[in-house]
Amino acid sequence: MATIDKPLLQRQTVTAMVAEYIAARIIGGDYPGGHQIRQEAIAAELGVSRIPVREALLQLEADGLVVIRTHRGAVVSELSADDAIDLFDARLLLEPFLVEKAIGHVTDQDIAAIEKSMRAYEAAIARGDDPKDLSRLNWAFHTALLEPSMRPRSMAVVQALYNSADRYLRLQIEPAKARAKALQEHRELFEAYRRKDIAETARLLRKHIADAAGEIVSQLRRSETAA
Amino acid sequence: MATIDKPLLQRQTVTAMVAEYIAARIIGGDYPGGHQIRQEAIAAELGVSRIPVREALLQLEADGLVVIRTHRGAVVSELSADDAIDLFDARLLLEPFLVEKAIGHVTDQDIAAIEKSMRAYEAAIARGDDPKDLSRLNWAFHTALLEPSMRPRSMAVVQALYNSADRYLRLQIEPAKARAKALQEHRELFEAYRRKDIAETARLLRKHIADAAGEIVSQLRRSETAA
DNA sequence: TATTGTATGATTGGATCCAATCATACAATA
DNA sequence: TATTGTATGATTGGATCCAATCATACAATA
Repeated sequence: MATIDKPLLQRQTVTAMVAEYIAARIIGGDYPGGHQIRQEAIAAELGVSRIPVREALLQLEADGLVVIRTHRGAVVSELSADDAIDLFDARLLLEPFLVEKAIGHVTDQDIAAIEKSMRAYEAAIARGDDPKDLSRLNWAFHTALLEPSMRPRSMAVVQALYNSADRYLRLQIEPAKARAKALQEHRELFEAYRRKDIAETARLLRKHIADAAGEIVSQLRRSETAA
Repeated sequence: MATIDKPLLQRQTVTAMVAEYIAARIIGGDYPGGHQIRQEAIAAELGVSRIPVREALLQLEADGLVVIRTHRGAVVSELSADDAIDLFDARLLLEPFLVEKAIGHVTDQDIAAIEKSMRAYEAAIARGDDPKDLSRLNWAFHTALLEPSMRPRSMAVVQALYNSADRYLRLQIEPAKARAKALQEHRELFEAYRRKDIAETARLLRKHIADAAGEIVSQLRRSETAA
């Protein structure tokens, strides 16, 4: 498979588990923008010391989920229309580029993995799985599309962007409708990808991201002017 | 000024100082790719405990300067032609885009700041300042060009890329020649930028990055096939 | 001789504790 | 009454210490 080998079993440190926990709370909206994250509160909640909490917060800062100020602690980063544009424009540059490179290197095994990933998302929507699982499968599909590009550095950037993008997607008023549209677009993307139609795949991916961004930004603009 | 306000005085934590120290050692080539960074060794060297060293290493991992494996510590990430392509292609996507957005928002004050930044680089080259300072001024110019885009998220990505790009630039066989070329290109970039010629500035910036990337990649390819 | 098991020191991950900083309320002063 | 100074609890940053894991050398076994 033309993808990056990842370790088959990787031990989870307490730091990694805490990072996942806090990230899930932020992405899920339990901790909204501006929310102060107290190290001691998280530590007590999870039954660990403050050290892994602090180390987790440093990682989340790198992902743009929190902002840390010296001696003042971590605050969940604020969402805004401007930030969404910043974020989705970066995705609009990187993802179509990576998908073009990916198609150049893709193997049949990769394509099988992508199809499997697409079907898993489809099945999860049909079952009405919870938003967290649906998000995970959505990003897994995007990752599977881009992974054969063999660009681990750019992939790491894109992965970080997904975490923040997820926060915006979860804000959508009509998530079911958005997901149905996304799934249909995933099917079209996969068809073009399977044919190795580079230009068409890139075009569809650009539209896929731009449409979602457009929805989110206009919704945010409405709420921002209302406020 | 249409740029992001940064705090006038920000306290340095020990963690931040350690991160700067290790980053400088990696970028300067003292710690080459594959070098094991021992927490205790750095701690002893700087007269601090291992806690800030570990936290610094986490930040450097996010920047792609080190790779951390659970219970095995941090290793300086390896440089390669493939990685250089990955890195410089990402810059080639993001920077020209950001410079276009920047010109759209730029103020006279910004332009004055950019000119000052360009002249500082020029003067440092004329004085024969050490590579570390020359690098800092080079990136400061690039940052000044892009900053008026008001895209803090994309800017953070680009800043992280600069750290790794610097490792490659320091490898160049003829740094003086490369810097003279870069300076000349900076002048042309600045002229187009000042005229607010968006297309020409983007074109020049693309060429500026692509030329440097081309040099570095072909040099790496030569040494990789030689080995 | 090649492979597997075991012991030991080195190293990392995490808990606990102390010092420094921050936020807040309240007192003092003009 | 508005501003400045001071005291106190809350919180973070960092040092020290302990437990878990890893790497290595060496012994045991087929």
